[in-house]
Amino acid sequence: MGIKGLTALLSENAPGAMREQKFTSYLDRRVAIDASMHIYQFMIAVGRTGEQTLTNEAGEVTSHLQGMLMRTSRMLEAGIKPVYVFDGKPPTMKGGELAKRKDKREEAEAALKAAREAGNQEEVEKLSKRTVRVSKEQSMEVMKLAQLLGIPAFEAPCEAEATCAAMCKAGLVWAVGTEDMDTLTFAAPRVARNLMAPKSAEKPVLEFDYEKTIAGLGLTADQFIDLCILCGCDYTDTIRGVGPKTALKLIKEHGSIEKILEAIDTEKYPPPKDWEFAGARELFKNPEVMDVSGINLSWKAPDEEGLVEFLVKEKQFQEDRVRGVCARIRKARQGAASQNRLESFFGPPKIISSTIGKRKVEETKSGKGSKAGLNKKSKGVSGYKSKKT
DNA sequence: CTAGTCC
DNA sequence: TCCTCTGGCCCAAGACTAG
DNA sequence: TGGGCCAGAGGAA
Repeated sequence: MGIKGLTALLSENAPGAMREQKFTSYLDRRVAIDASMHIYQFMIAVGRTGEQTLTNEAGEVTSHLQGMLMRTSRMLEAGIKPVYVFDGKPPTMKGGELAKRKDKREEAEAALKAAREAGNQEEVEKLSKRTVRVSKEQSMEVMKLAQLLGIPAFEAPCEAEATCAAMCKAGLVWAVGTEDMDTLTFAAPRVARNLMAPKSAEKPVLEFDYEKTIAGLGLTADQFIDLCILCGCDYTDTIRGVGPKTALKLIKEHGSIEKILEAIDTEKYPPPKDWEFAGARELFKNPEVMDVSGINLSWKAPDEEGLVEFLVKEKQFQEDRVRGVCARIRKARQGAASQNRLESFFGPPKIISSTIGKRKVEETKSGKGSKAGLNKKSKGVSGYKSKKT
């Protein structure tokens, strides 16, 4: 997933587009999050020893619920207002990529069986992580959990990241919280990384600003998409021998992939066979997204009895833990209500109607000053330069 | 901080 | 010779809490 | 599965 080498490319060529933010600067901020990505990670990591994961007495996996419950309560306690977006149908162009993944999974499954028979414990654990799949039911369970927690949750028609980006463009959320740089290619105005990093890990939130990104690179919106395709995305292969640096150089020189193909020696730099770069471009430019107009997001108090019914009765969570989480969330909500600085100061976020590809939101008012008083001083962005001199 | 637990 | 891409190898992928 | 790190191959200068 993601765009290969984009972070490093930006840190060298558009450093102004990246900013480190204190975690606390996200107090009271609305953030769109690709829930499917998180579920997958939880299924791999939560409570795993060997092939064992957390389960209820019926043998149903509960790792995703445990993980999501904890992560959500952490965000709410930090004052973040998450919106969960779930993946819908993958775009047909991703078929090639998905087929590759399927092959690898089947390979891993065969190897897992062998390792199991050989009693190779270590190998079994490693391989079982590679065979993890998230079922529709499991996704729906997490969506149910989100709703019980009072969090807005939606199923996207297609890629979750694209709908997250659309929400951000529409002003429904401050940023998209993700590790996936595809989101920037979908032209989300603001992308926040490391939002979920644990408190102890002093990792600051890394913010990417879309307008500053393309301005810093000196590209148009369309050219930025072409750059991302050349670097390597989920939808197509790349030109062998062309990586991020060369891609940027070529785009600046020729302006588009079509022009590049005319100009370069395709013997030395062979493009993929039947290269569908135009299709990929279209997916980034006009992705299938949820209609976000008229959506009114609200964060309600957790439905404690509903949560007990679902998590305790059905999934055998410990009741006092579940009630404890509810109590912490309620407390956090009260704290937020008394502070409530952004909303009272600047009013609710403005809804800016915008179409993908047609963007002209230069004079934003809703962001700008809202950070005032929250970040003492932002240090320079560090740790993302390619070490070299 | 680490090891052990969550279900 | 320098720069850039590639491919191989290795790792780790959650979060809380009691001690 | 992706990302960081390191070896080396090959064009570019």
